[in-house]
Amino acid sequence: MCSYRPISLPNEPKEEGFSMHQYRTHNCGQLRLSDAGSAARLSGWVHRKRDHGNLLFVDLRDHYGVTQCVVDVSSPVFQTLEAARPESVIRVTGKVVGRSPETVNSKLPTGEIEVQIQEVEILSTADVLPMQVAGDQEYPEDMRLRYRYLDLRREKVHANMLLRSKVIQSLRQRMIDQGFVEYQTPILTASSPEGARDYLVPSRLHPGKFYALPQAPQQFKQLLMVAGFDRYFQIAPCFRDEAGRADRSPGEFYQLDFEMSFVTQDDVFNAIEPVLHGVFEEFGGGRAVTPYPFPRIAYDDAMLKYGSDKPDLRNPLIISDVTEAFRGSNFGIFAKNIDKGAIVRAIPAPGAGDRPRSFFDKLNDWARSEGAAGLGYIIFAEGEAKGPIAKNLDADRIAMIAQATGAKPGDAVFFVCDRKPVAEKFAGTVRTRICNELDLLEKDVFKFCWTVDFPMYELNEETNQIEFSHNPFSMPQGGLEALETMNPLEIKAFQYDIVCNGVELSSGAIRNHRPDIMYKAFEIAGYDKEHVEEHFGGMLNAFKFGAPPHGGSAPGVDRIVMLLADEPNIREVILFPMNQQAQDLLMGSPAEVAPERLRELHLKLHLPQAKKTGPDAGSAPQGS
RNA sequence: GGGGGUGUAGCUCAGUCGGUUAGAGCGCUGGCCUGUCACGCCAGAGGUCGCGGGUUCGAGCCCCGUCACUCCCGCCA
Repeated sequence: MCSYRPISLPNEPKEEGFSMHQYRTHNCGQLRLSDAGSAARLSGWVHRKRDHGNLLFVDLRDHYGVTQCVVDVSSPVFQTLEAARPESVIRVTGKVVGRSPETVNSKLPTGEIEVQIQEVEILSTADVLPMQVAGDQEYPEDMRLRYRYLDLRREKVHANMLLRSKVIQSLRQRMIDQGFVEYQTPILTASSPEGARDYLVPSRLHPGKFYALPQAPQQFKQLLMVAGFDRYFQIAPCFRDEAGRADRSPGEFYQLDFEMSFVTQDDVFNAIEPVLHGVFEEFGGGRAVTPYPFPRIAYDDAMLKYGSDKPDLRNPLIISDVTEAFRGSNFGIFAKNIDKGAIVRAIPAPGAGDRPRSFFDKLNDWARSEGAAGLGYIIFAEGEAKGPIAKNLDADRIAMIAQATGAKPGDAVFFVCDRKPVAEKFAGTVRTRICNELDLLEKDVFKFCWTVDFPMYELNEETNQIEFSHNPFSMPQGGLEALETMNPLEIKAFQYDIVCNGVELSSGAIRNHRPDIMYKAFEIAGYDKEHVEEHFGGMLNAFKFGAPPHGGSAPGVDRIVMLLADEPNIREVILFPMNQQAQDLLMGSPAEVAPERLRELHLKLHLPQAKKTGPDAGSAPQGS
């Protein structure tokens, strides 16, 4: 196989008697003025060429940077280089020379030198490109995904992936420093009946049975606590067959999954706050990060003041309830709805009093397009209140509104009137819109908070059934006694979300580790003992042999990187993301499989009527 | 599953009130050019105006349908 004697290749150039590495002596971001005079060999992609006819500049690029290489017409390799297309991979060998002062390029770290090319080898030719790597032209996303390997060569995306790697490394180190230990949990596992749709994997050995990909390692990490491992973490892949969003990758994503034993909610917060704060300080590029302990906002408060369970604290506007100011008033529409159970929420618009009528009309039209009945408003001026609503309200009522919202002369206040769940949510949408309109969003800052005290249950308005509002494995506040004595809709859970700039980074809980409480909790949601045992038997049984109280959380890694990279779309921080239809246009997945594969899996297809597809839909690019 | 937006050269886009031969920049091909670094200059090739139907004397433009992508709602314990 291999010779025991080093082979000396005849055409390998020597530097002071030593043979050079076959591909490179330096990378493309490495050479400095201090290297001038020495020989160098670089390999990389032809980033740009500037062809002066008798003088040719080649910017050679690799992962580390760009180096200008130069050759003139007297060189035997001139023709070869002139013919090399951008993105061809070449190896150049030559002499490093310092540039004259007027030709130094201060934009490049290597800009004080250039390599005078003596030899060239074309390592790989490039066809004409479907998209350019050099420059910053924008390309449609389907093309970027189809030619992801080209897209990933581009500076911004390339840097994002590097950032992601560093963030993950830092998260890992910070977790280890906090005393957590990393473990791997299964990828082929059981379907979980609650929550998102699972990805299923048919079993060959067990006809008619399926594995599921984990939506999260939830049950495994709890079993690890039962097994006595005390502090677990994992950069865990999670799989959910749900629709994508700009901030939600369809199919798969990663969580910093962790779980701890013998802890209260505060212990969990104290463990993870330094990790997140540290990572955001480290990679935030100087943007201010909320110091820990992060603010804790009760769910009910969050819905009232921010109209969301993931409040963006960069937005200074605070919603308030002004139902009483309108109850029984002459503003009939609101008064009548209030009598029917509606509430009124007020969203302040500081300084908007001098906006033209069109400003308010535009927002009203927008509200209607969002499905609301409209968007009422009052303009506060010195000593009076203006607008169509104000004239139907007496001074006391207007004073109440001013008091509740803190409105001063020159401000406006908008009103949303509807049933509570609709009104509070829409008030949150209005809060965001007004903030944008008035340009009030605080910039260059990461604002963290915890949303705590989530309700344990909620009422499904369609079925009128009580359902778990979040994780059925959360411990109810007040334990068994609360379940037995309280109105289920009043019970809070030890369930919490961590939020940064209005982005939900993670959801977590102190878990319910007591079988008796679990049976009761499920009973309230309409599931009998048998159902619980059938679906959660593995974990439930484990709790019957000595389970520590435990809890944890699982911040989304992709979203953390997205915030740090300041990218509006999660696909900008994932190497090979699927598109919104959960297709991988590069690898061509999902794909049909051969009939024999289906046969051995005991599967028969029952397909819906085929849709007509475009001429090149789903086809992979031509390999070359 | 539902709603909005977009779709014109390989790419980014312009295209007037519906009117003759659909334009620009980048890229590509050829020519010129020895200090550029988004090199420059000249010339050229390149179009199923997403697709199908309709209105009209006439459609890139108006109407209906459809497909693709994207954003949002639903969904995401």
